[in-house]
Amino acid sequence: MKISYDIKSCVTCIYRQMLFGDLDEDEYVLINEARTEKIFRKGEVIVQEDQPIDSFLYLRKGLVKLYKTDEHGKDHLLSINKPGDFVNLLNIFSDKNYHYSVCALEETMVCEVKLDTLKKIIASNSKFALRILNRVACISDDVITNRFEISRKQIKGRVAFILIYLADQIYKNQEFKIPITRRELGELISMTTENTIRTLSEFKKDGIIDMKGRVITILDYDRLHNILKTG
Amino acid sequence: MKISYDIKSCVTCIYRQMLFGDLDEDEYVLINEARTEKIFRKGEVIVQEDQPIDSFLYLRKGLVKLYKTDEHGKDHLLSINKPGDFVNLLNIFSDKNYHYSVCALEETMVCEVKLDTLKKIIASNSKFALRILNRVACISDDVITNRFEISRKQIKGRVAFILIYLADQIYKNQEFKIPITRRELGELISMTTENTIRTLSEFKKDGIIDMKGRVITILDYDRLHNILKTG
DNA sequence: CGCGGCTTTGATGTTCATCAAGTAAAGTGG
DNA sequence: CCACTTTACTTGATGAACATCAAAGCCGCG
Repeated sequence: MKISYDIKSCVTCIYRQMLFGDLDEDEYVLINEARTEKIFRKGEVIVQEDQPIDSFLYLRKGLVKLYKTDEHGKDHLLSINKPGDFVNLLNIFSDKNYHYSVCALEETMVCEVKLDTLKKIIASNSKFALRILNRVACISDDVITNRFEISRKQIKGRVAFILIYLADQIYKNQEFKIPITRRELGELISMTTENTIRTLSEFKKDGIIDMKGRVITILDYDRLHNILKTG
Repeated sequence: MKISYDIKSCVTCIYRQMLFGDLDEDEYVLINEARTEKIFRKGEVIVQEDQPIDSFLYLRKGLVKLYKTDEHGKDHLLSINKPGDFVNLLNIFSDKNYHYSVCALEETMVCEVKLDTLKKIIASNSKFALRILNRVACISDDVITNRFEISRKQIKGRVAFILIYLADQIYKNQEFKIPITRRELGELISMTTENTIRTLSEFKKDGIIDMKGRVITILDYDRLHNILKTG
């Protein structure tokens, strides 16, 4: 992890508009003073389950996974998050400690704002409070909806789901290079590594996708979408 | 559904303390004017997936199930909720329409507050806003944690989970009468009716529980808890 | 260049859904 | 209140879906 103090980048930061658009000058100064930029390398843990929460994090660059670890040490991914997502918002208002971990899948930059400061501003600015409320609700809604979709499908449908999710939501492209291992892909759809690979191989054999290492290309989107719906 | 206008009951309502404790007199009058009490009989649908959300609901008496219906018409329960739970809080700040349904499992009384009024008060009272924020976060956190626990267990662990959940969280008693069918119990733990029953029968045969129709008694809590942990 | 992690395929066994069939309980209409 | 219908509950048998185990090739890195 590296710490950066490039304050200028704040001015053009898209999150200033998205989340902090309603703040007045004083409040914005407050946030800015309580703010630190941090850079995490691939594989570094940003947030650790059971650790105390002391700041609000927003993802500026990179990609992270949100996950829980069970008593056997096996990870279960809840979601993959990209810039614009508020990585720990899911949990910061519900408890003192994190209920999950966040880890960088590639070089990732986060802005960290002291939680006390954020709460102070929520208390003083009701428009901002409603905006935060909306973000929290949307994030948990997404997690619940995605987990629900995955849990009621079987393996082909799950793999189709995650491929379409990556293509449409994350990369906005039919071809993309996944930054995660096959094992993590399995953890994301609650399947073993082996069966995840088997299904990907089968999709490749059927001409639905192409696969070269971690580069995946969706060749027949319609067929994949059909598997998603029926499977 | 019956509509009641028993305003007096408000004065002693526990939710006045829990959620509305920070309101000043004007705000409280506002809420009260925007409020309706409704009574639903067993089986009546309180909230229907995809319908527009126009009010905030809090459960005063009874028991409800929160669920989603898939394209085959099969229901999947997300949670069971009791008085003190805010039945639709999960969703009211994330979208215009409901993403799930709520149905009464027994005679249930809800108080309904116009959503516009609630938002007005959030905008004017920051302490209240933080309280709502906390409740939203806790509810989604509970749903995510419970679904997570269930999804990574196999059937015996799931049945143990739901029995301990009912005993500890809902009824606070080792003996309780479930208001739901075996099918719904299965839908709650993502299992078929048959396998749910089979597992309950097995627990009975092993002397872990006793079962007479819908009355269930936990005889060996320790053993059940052990199955929960290992299963 | 060899070690460890990632990837892949095959064989085997377990878990669970599905199908079937029967009993018990709860509504329903005469 | 009783015959009738429907819904809930239960057990067994079968097969499908999936996890697990095993083994081998691959790739990056010290």
